[in-house]
Amino acid sequence: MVDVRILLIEDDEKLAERTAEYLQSHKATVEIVPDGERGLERAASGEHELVLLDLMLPGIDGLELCRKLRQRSKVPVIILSARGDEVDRIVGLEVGADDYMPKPFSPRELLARIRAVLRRHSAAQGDDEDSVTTGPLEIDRARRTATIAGASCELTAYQFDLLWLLATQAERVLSRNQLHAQVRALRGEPAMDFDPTVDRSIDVHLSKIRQALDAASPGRGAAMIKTVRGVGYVLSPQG
Amino acid sequence: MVDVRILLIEDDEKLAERTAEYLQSHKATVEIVPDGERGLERAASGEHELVLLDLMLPGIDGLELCRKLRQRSKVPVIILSARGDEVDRIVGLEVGADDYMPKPFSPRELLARIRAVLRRHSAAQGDDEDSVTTGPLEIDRARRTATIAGASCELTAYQFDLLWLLATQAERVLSRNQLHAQVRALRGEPAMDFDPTVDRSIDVHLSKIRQALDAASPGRGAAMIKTVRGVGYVLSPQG
DNA sequence: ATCCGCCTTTACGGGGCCTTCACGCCCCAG
DNA sequence: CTGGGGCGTGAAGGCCCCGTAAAGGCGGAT
Repeated sequence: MVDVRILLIEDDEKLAERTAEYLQSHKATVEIVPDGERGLERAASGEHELVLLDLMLPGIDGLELCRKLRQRSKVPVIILSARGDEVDRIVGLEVGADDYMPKPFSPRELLARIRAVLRRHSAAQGDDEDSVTTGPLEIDRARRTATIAGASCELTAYQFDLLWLLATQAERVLSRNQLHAQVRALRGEPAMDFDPTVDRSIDVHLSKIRQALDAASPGRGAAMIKTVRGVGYVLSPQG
Repeated sequence: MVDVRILLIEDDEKLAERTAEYLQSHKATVEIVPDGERGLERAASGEHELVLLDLMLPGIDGLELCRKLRQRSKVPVIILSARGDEVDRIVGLEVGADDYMPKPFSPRELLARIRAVLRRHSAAQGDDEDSVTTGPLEIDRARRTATIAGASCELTAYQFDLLWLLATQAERVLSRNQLHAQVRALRGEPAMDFDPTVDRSIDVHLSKIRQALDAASPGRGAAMIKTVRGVGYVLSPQG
């Protein structure tokens, strides 16, 4: 297991710390968030490859969080819960969790579950749709072609990956950080720090994409990608 | 996934209902049969594209049912079983099942497996072809000959395998990693690590193939194989 | 043992494109 | 109105991706 980015949503600080340390010693990157609100936000960011979710959280119900998360992201989730009964387990799986881990657990056991979930998930990877259509824009992942209003659009590798991410998550505002992390994840590259106030490469790429779209379909093209000032970018069909 | 007809053979009414609802919400048509006798009959009817089979059925052993079904139909089968041990899985796959899903499972994961099985199945459909024609290029797998615009083309073993893979997946961009893995699979060799930034053999072979194609049909030949910078190669009929 | 193909590796050159820098614009706060 | 931060985008530099010739290595055939 190398360079897996894990989000741990857990309010018990000591437990979280211990767990994180163990996982880090096995070459994982762990981010700890102690509350549900921000947990959901971080989990949906697309910057992690796995979410460990404690059910007993202050403020928000873990199951509800999981259901909401599932509407916004496909990231695998393992639920951690002190209530180890079967009912909880079934309910957990029903709201979209991928596995269920009763507390207390040994770190080793958790690691085994994590590996199993990641393996299953990557095995099922290939069946995501390999094309998306949003408004006049069609993107084919297998052929790596993008057409807008029927006109084909020349894109470089990085530009294509970015447009793919925006299109598969249309109507959703993505920060530069998210875009950067997701492109790296898409390519199977390890995560990297990224400071959007210094590194403007995402902006430049998006500028180029807009130019390419506009060249293929003057007027319509560039307008599809909107800038959300202070936040990031969003692809919106109706321009 | 659109309009997949699924047969669910399951006697636990509540579980069957829940599962069916989830699948229907993802655009599948689900027929539920709670007993083995009629299950086998319906499964062999050819009216479904996939069968989900619970092993613990009243009356008939699920494994036996699967074996009998396999004699009468090629419909893909996913076995559902409460006994999640490895032995059961092996036996299940041995009697002709396409995948094995231990209970309890998350509906989401089941859906992923269904998609994977369907994809494998449809991919395997067109695989028995012994020859492929894309544009001016004709490749005969049995005789191991390639002709372009009627002119025969001298290729070594590795070059032929590569061209075959590109031709059977024309218009699809394949990474060096994929090409390497698929050639090995084609020859029944075990998978191997492959770092395309270091190992340039794929590039060299493709260079040779282009030369061979161009020698056979100057102008047309080499242009058929396009390089997608930063990604891989794609064979495209119209050059 | 020697030769001969063929696959792999190495090396080098060319060029595409990712990044960075810079400048100017726009938006908003004060 | 004015200042500052966020953003668009042209230009430049350099990294690294790729094509291809050539050498090395390995097995099979004679």
